Amino acid sequence: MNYNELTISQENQLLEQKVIDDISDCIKDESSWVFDAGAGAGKTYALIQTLKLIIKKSGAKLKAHNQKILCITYTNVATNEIKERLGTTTLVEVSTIHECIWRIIAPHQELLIKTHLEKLDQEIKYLSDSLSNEEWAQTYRELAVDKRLSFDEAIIANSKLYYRHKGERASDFREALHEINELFPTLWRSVDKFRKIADAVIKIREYEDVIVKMHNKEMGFTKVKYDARFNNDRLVQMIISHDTLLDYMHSMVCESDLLKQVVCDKYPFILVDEYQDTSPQVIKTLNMLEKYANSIGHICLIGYYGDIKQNIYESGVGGNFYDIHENIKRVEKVFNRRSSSEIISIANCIRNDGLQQQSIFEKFPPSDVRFYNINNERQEIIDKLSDEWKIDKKNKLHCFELTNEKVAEQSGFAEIYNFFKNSEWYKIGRRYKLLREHVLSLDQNKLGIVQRLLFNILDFKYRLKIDSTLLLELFRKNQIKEMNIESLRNLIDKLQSLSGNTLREYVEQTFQHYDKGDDKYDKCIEYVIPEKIKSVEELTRFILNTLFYFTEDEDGTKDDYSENEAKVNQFLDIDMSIFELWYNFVTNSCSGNVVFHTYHGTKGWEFDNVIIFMNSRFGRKNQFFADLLDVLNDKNEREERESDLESARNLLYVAVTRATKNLCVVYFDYLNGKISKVESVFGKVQYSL
DNA sequence: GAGGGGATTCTTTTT
DNA sequence: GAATCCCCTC
Repeated sequence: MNYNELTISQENQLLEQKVIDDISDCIKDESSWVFDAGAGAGKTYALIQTLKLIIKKSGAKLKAHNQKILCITYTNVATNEIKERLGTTTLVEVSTIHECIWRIIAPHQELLIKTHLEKLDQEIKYLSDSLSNEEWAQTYRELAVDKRLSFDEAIIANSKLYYRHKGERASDFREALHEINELFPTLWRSVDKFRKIADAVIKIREYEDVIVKMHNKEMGFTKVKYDARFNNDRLVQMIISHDTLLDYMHSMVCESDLLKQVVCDKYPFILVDEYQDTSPQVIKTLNMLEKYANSIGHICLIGYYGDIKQNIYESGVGGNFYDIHENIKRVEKVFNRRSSSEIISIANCIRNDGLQQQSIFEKFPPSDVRFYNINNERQEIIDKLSDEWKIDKKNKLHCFELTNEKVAEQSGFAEIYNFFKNSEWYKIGRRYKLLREHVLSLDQNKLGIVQRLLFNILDFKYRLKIDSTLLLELFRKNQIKEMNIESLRNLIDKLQSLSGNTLREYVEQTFQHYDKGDDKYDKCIEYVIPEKIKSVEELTRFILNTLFYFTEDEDGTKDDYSENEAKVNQFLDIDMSIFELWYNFVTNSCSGNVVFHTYHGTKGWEFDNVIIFMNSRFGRKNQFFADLLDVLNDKNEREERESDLESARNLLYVAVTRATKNLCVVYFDYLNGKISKVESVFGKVQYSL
């Protein structure tokens, strides 16, 4: 969309300015504020304006007192965008919430240690309460006291063995721990319950040990660390993760007036971007800071920017914000700078909190909005709309799907996604949750081990093809330092000549030239493919060992091995063009006219042409969207709070409001009694293409 | 045929 | 980690 050609009336320009003036008044009155605006209102623009306003008014004073404006965001992407749009200034500190919190609390190790000890105590209490009350621990409680103690010692002594086999299926697990199994037969009636009991017993002991070590100030137990890479605490190793970081901050700020003062003194202004996504803990902490600052006569102004209806993550505070912050000044913006008025009015119907948007523009280009209730193939629908909406390279069509699996399938590399999905590694425990990130992450550092290796191979292959590729993207510095033009040309010719219709062929060819006396070539290959892999066979074994972890010499698994080997072989024989599709996806460079996203993944974006493919079912909820359509334009905001209806509503709101010009919703399931509801929002439902 | 337990199967996203 | 399917046992 080219918005430069659209006109805004004088009246609307003035009204839009008034929003900034309202914020300015809040600052003048020293009162915190919340800026609520629907999708496409220009929220980030208002945030930047506010920052500039504060700099203009209080910049000199801030500088003199060595103070800063703190601007916290939810994602790294948002941080970068704000930094870019704001330009360079030393007065504003932009960072993600977690990064910023850790920077503030990390120096206060003494308090952190105290908080960590409290956490360990809490966990121990919780676990022993579970052992004495939960139904799953019944068999444990039935043991005689001495028997119980000897079980504790036995399972703790064998904890390594236990953890190694914990994820296996019941029969293998029983076999692996048969010694304990035979000693305490009653506990083993249910393997599931046994695992819960054993977990609790082992953890309690581990936590008790850590507490002792912390009191003795043993090496490695004097500092709490935060690790942003994993989403789970490792309390025993003194490592906390994202959620616990927020908890620790909250209790530390509660406890220490000194800490409150440090923060208030440093940051008299705190702006929060996308506040609806931040955890209630953060809002509570900020509220506490503000109250404290007021009590000692300091200024601490907090500006929240967001939209409660775009809260699509469970952990976000969403509509509960106003329960925590009861009397905050509210600044609303009713204008929409993104979509056609047809789309805006649909979005207004889906919202149930009273906020109604209107377009800021005088006239918007023609817009097409439809709702289909059909069962045709996606491709048919895409073909028809591509034709009618004149889709081409410059006017792309964006299709929204509910699941990543569907996105992978529609993007053409289902075979690759499914190979990983069906590998043993991702079937254990909660690992399947990692699948999305490991296969589809646009951040290559987050890809899985095998995926990363394949990515490197493909990346090298495709970069070689492009003339604008920098040498340093292909080689390490010292590889090319002593090369002349001729040897470099020869090397590149040799590398470029490698080809193959499948990954297997390509890797085979690569190793045909390997270890044949061309040192430069060898170094190059070793850079892309780790040293231990020197043939397709070794690559196969590497994939097998990583994703299926069976070894050849293990008895009884031979059958599994050859079966899995067949899977890997099949995988390596997938056509290269399919790998190319995957590569394009993870490098965000899809070459087609049609691009697929998950609903969630589109947050923050806007597209001219959107098709939303919708089913009733989402996750385990068979009626997820069907139930929403039943009450689509009812306005019972309070009643829906924290229900599936609210999640479905917010998700649909986010999806619909991505579209600027053309929007088509395709619902594949029965509409039954919902037709009139749907039509009151989307217009006439069409039952054929 | 009821009940219990084991096996299998799920959604999204960020830090 | 929870819902649901599936199989076994009484």
